Amino acid sequence: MVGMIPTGFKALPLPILQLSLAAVLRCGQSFRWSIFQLQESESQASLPPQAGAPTVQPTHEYRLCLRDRVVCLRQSSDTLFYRSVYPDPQPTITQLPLREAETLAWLNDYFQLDVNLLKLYEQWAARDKVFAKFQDRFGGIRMLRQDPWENLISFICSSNNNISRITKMVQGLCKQYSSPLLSLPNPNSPTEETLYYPFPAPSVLAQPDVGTMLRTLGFGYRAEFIQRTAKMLVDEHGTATKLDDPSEESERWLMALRNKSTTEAREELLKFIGVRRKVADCILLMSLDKNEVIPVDTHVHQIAMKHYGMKGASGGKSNMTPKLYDELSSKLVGIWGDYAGWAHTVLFTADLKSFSNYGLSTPGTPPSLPGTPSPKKRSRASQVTSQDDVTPITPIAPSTVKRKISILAEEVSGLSLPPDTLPEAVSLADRVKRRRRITRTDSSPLP
DNA sequence: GATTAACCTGTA
DNA sequence: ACAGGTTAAT
Repeated sequence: MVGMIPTGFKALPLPILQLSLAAVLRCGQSFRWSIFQLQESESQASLPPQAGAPTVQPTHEYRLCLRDRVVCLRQSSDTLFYRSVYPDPQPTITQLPLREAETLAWLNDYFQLDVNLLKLYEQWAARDKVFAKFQDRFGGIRMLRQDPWENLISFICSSNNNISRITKMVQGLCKQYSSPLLSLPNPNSPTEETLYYPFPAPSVLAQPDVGTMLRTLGFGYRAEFIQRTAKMLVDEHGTATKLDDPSEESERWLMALRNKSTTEAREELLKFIGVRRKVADCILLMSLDKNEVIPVDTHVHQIAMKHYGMKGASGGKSNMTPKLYDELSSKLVGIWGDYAGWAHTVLFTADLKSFSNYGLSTPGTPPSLPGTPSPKKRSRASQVTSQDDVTPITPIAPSTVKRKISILAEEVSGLSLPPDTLPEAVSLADRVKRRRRITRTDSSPLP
């Protein structure tokens, strides 16, 4: 667990308007990223020298524990810095290039870098004046492509809950039910170390005593939902693993819902305990490639009433009936189109209280932590100043990533990446399919 | 089928 | 009271 070789960061050119880690990793899509604030000196030191114009240097490091490695990220205004750390035994010098290529492929898949976010913002702004008004202050907000199993459990936790608490619950669950993959010094004080836990497999959470244990961990009534859903999943779809792939059969079954229609996939998700329309739609959007799906919650309802003049109960709260849910959802899809779910997340994030001090005038500056006191609501329109000198919009170059992947792959064996080497990374087939879809979307103008 | 109370726990 | 709802009972 100790003594992994510290690997330096690699640089990937990426405009912050294509991806803002500070926004995306904290807006309630994923709840498992560790976030470290960097000290001034540190943020400059460990990074490759920047040629040319001065750029805003990283202020934070973000870390996520995958099944077989920890991915560490930092970001400047035009570059994503990444490195992966492996558990012992360390990869040999000969297998390292493949591992690094896998990490890059994972980044490309997880952040959906083949999707040109600037194009999408353009299209949404053209269709919708409300979006046009918000867009400048909330750039770089995109949909992650998460693991469906983790996503399912995380969003069962989300009912009647807030981001801060969901985060604690999910991390507590990983600590309780996974063995630490490795330990890593904190970016600031290398004397302190943090253990990194992967997300536990379905068969682990399906054990009968899990409900009770999660109760003691503060999950409340969601504790039994999780255990029962895990049990249903493994009973119905199996726990078998493959020789070179530690993922369980039921996880792969969930993953395969990506290939089904929105309606079919939703139908399957609704069978689980603790999953109704809203949670199902979150999973469809965030891990099953259903980009048009809009999860309608009370918050979205507020936004819809405030900015789009949609009906709601007089004054205060109203119950979200299935009928009202469908009305709101289809109305918003009508406004935003194919990638409506992505647009919804931009507005949702823009409206999050903890992001009220987030803006593009300071690209690297993250919002205050969830739960951290933040400025009371103020006139949004009044805050749209002081962001004139934002970096000129540079089109994303997906080819950069693809080229790097293939170069790295060739270094290894002269062949393309084996499909299932890294279960959490995209398989080769998946990547090819994805590329096609994006290409079609990008090239087809909106009606 | 549509409505409604109860649900765990933390924070405003 | 409310938090990015859901279950179980009318």
